[in-house]
Amino acid sequence: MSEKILLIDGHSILNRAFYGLPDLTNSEGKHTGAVYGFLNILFRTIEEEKPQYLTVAFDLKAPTFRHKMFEAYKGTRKPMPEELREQVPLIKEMLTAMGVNVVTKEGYEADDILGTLARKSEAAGMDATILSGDRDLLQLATDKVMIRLPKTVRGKTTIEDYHAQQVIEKYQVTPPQIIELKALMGDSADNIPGIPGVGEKTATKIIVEYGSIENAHEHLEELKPNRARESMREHYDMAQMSKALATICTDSPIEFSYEKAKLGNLYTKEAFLLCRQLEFKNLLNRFDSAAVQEDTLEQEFFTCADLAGCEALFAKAEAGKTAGVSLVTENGRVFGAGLALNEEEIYYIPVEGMITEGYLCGKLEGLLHKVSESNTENIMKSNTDDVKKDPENEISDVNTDGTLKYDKKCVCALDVKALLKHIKSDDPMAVFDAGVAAYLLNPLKSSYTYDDMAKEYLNGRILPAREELLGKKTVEKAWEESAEGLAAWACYMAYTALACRKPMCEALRDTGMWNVYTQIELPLIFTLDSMEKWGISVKSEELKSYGEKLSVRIGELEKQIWQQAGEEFNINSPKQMGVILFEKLGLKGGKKTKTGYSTAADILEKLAPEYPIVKDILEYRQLAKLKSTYADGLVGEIAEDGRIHSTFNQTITATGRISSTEPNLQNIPVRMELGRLIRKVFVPEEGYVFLDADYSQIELRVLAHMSGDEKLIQAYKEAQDIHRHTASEVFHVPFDEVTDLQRRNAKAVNFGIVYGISSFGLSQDLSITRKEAAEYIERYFETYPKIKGFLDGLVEEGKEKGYVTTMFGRRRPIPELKSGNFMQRSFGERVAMNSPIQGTAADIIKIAMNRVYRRLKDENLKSRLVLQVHDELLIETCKEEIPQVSAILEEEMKGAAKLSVELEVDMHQGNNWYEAK
DNA sequence: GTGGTCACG
DNA sequence: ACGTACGTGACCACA
Repeated sequence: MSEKILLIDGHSILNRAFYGLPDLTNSEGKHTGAVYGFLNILFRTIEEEKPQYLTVAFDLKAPTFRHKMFEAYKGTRKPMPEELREQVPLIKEMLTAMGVNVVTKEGYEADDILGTLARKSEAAGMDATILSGDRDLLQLATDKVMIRLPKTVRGKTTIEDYHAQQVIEKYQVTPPQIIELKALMGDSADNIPGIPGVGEKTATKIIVEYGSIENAHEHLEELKPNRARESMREHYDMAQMSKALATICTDSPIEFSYEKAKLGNLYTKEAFLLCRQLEFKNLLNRFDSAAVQEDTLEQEFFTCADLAGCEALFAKAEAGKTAGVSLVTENGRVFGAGLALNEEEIYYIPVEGMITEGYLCGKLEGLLHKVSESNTENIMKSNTDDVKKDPENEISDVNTDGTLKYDKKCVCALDVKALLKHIKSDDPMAVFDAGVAAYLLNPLKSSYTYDDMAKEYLNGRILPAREELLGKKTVEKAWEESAEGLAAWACYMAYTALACRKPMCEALRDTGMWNVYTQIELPLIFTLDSMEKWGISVKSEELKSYGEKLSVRIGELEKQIWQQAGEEFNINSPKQMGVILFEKLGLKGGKKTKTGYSTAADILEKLAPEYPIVKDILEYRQLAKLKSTYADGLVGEIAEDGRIHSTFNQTITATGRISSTEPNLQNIPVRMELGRLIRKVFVPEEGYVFLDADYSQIELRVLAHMSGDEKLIQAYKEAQDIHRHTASEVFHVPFDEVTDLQRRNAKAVNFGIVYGISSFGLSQDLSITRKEAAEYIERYFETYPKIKGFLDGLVEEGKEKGYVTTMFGRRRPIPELKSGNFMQRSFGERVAMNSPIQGTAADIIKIAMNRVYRRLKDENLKSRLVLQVHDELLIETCKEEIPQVSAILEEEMKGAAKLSVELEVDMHQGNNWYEAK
């Protein structure tokens, strides 16, 4: 068996991968789809071909040798989209990391390099395989040189293989004659002109007959059809030039050694790291874990499993400097803890023997208290007067020389709130939260893991990720089967939290987010922890009977729908429903989604008046949602204490809002009466009532303030109905004569502005034409003249800096603004307009929460904050404290920020959430 | 695991 | 010409 070399046309395959696959990005927004596709094709081909040598050729940007000869015929190619362009260096980096021979040559195209290497290898007695997406390469095919062309058909990649024989079968001409074909028919993609009036059919006929353009020209008078003959007569020079253009150079002066091209182990450590960075999770499995040598900490981990040792350890931690801690938990059970006394001495303390869960958590709580007591200064009390965007302002936690006071003693953890879950106290304590810090520094990531943090903030340091230490095991399984891995995991987490403090704090300062971190997010951890711990009481029996009532009606509707459809089908399946409605029953309203027909409510609502079945479906949907998500869903989340303890996540949203999970208590129905009734099962405990306070139009007020638009500010100062006011101005009617429709439309425009207005979006929302929507928007901008400049400024700022900021300095990166794709870039522009507004409103309510929480605590009240729903706070209020708590809510919410328009708060009281809203 | 749908601000 | 409102999370069906 002779040896084989695999030659790859780099740009061409990258291109193919880019267009063949959906646009993939990692959690940081980096485009990676083409690189991913490239690697898959590469691995697959290597497995199939089993070559001994491998080389990838790339074009350089400079004009190529062949095309240089004919300056006039270059430069009409479409520019490469930005999403693809940025992946070119990435694939080269990846190939280099895998030890793959990458060849480029000034003045030559990848084709020429491949052609040259193919001939050279053939001459040396080898087989060669060329992988490319470009059919031009077919001219290189011989018995020994095979061309492989990947094709994407309906999402699946198939590869067509061509030896000389297959070229002849498919094109009726020999591989070298492919050049002759091109000379006649041209190739617009390659800027080869060919000769006019000759396409594939005619060209093939001529070349089959005469073999070459020269020979055909010699027999010019015999040529058929007439059109081709005359074209050839007139444009023969063009054919010759095209032939030269189409000919791939097979003797380029390139430096090449088989030594370098030898195919070695692709699964190197460097490649592994890169794959991990790009989040190619499927590819990671290919790497032999033994081959991936991790950068282990120089220091050792110690395990401390006896009581005396543990006591000594905590004593040392309390007496010493800032410590890092981690807690290994699962489903509420604690398995052990990591404790980093400093960056060298790191301990793992398993829960076993004398060390019980209660004991260990107690020691951790003690440590937190001791550290906090020794440093009351560092307990982050929400002093919001200091929360300013301008870094020139006096800042409480930065010394006058600009250095940070972060070195005050505290306890560091990756997720402080998770730690607090296992600690009784909900008093604010001196902590550093690496997860929250990492979130502020880049809120676009989907998760914040210690290995990523180490890589980003500890000079590229590589630590083994959880999966490498524990595999896919649950903590409980790892506890039984790989205690060592669990110990290492705990230690790495404690270490990373500790080690990241300095670099992260400096980064927060350098990005102007130190105040957001210390004055908003840090105190918020304790506020949220308290809310989670209190939870909210739910009447489970009433919830169940509500669900049963729904079931009855759902059953009726189901029967009715099936009857009208003439068959039984799964109403919950959009796919089946689409077929029933639009094919079987022939409703109009064709395709919408890539998988079939859209049956979304806004489509169905348009059909409802005409078809009774659609009305029933809409009602069914509504009820099914209420039952599955709310009735049944919430029942399953009620804890033993009869309360629901949702988790408020602080590191999820791109804008700075918090989110709520398991269950989500931020989307409990309110708009429709039937759903709104669910709120009756949320009740305060005996002797308490609910006070519900929500900001009135906080986002529009923020917009008024940030834009500085006097007209909008004035409107608010006069305490006008803002939507009516807008309608009056936009539609040029007296304030008192604004119709309901006009007000509704103006309200939609106000929303649109906050979302990053587009005439299309507005027209969809209002069911009006785009033109009308555009007019509304234009008149809106005339009404409030500074708004447009403000929004345009945000987009400009975003494009220039790559991010936008809130009033308090919170950042949102917007990589989409640099996209070459119109849709993505437009999205980026809307985000640039929306994020500072939504984010500032989020900052304000977070500040308000902290202030309310602190007041309730400071004034020793029994009332407690239990929920936040973006612009709304729910307080379970002790009946005796109602006047005091109302005053606190009003004061602290209004006083959370000083804007040029008042922050207005609406407040209601009730014996359940329904009444209080 | 992904897409469609729908609940909220 | 492109094909959209901004930000979330839960449930279901279906590959």
